[in-house]
Amino acid sequence: MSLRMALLGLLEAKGPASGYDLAKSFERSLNHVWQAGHTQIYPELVKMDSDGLIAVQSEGARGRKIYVITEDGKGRLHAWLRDHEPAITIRSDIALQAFLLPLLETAQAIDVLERIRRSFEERLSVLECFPDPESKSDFGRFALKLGLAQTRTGLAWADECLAELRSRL
Amino acid sequence: MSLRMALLGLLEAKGPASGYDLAKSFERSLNHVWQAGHTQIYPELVKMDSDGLIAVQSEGARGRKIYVITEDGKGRLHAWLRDHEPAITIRSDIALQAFLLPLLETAQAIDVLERIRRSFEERLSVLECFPDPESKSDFGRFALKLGLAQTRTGLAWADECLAELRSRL
DNA sequence: GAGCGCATGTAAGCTGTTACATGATTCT
DNA sequence: AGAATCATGTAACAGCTTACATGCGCTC
Repeated sequence: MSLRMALLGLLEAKGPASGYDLAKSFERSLNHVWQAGHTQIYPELVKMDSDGLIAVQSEGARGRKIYVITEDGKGRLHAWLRDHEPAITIRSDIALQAFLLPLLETAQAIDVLERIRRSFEERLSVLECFPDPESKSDFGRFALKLGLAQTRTGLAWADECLAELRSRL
Repeated sequence: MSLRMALLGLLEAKGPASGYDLAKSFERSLNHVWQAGHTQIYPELVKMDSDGLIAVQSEGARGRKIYVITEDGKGRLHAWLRDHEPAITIRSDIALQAFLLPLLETAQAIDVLERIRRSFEERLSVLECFPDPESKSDFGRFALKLGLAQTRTGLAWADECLAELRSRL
């Protein structure tokens, strides 16, 4: 369901686009919020078309199909935003490794935490390059702020835990 | 893979347990880190047994089977902790709704943000009740700290965004 | 004409959710 | 006796990943 909403959102915000365009948009602007590759996007678009949420506006070279969001699609998207109670389903490798950390010797735990710290750092440097220069609207700004804040919190947490573990050596 | 590691971790940290026990443990101590219900856990335990990572220690009343982690299982768990580069796969309804927020009228966006704020608040109050009194070790402490910090960051973010949106009315 | 990026797809397999099904034990 | 909780499972489906497959159009 959420994948649908993400695609509808992109189509409403940025206008008609092909599956390929949407996959690129996902990579560039949405990947810190929701992830999906083209192998998931293409079949989903076909289903959304047959459900009347989007329609094929035109077909170009190489079978390129441009999809537009329909009125029905817009209605569904807005209803979902208004009414859908967000699920807090967390499945994070990082949090799991953090959870299991006390099973390791202090020295090894430090190595693991350092790797986790690096992964937060990488993520932060990716997010700091957003939004890409061509985006004119402030679409996605709120989510970006959240991503940045959470990542910085993660970094601070890693530093704090590292300090504690190092003091045990 | 991560589900396996979570189960191995529980078995190593808390000792032998049945599928039922593990499902309860998941709910009580791990659910802010990784989620799984009994319908996923039971079949996974069978596979882990046939892969030699765990073994049936004894069988009690009502077909209750107590599993123990094997040496091989411990090895695999520790190797995973040491070597596994954590994937940062985010699929968050909340972040997605935040991303799409600018598609709504300001007043509606405020409603959505207030709901998001409440969900962070609920989560915080759940986490603040952890760890359950019976847990003696500091197992899971690092992950809990991370969860608390990230949730507080989420709350602060929601308040900041709400202030901004309200000033636009 | 060789190679690269564009563009679209399928298929197999793994992971996770929801609904269904069953029966034993304990408590009131 | 009836209800709640313990305890284990199966089956169908939905969601996601990885690998494979194909062919166009542009540039060098």
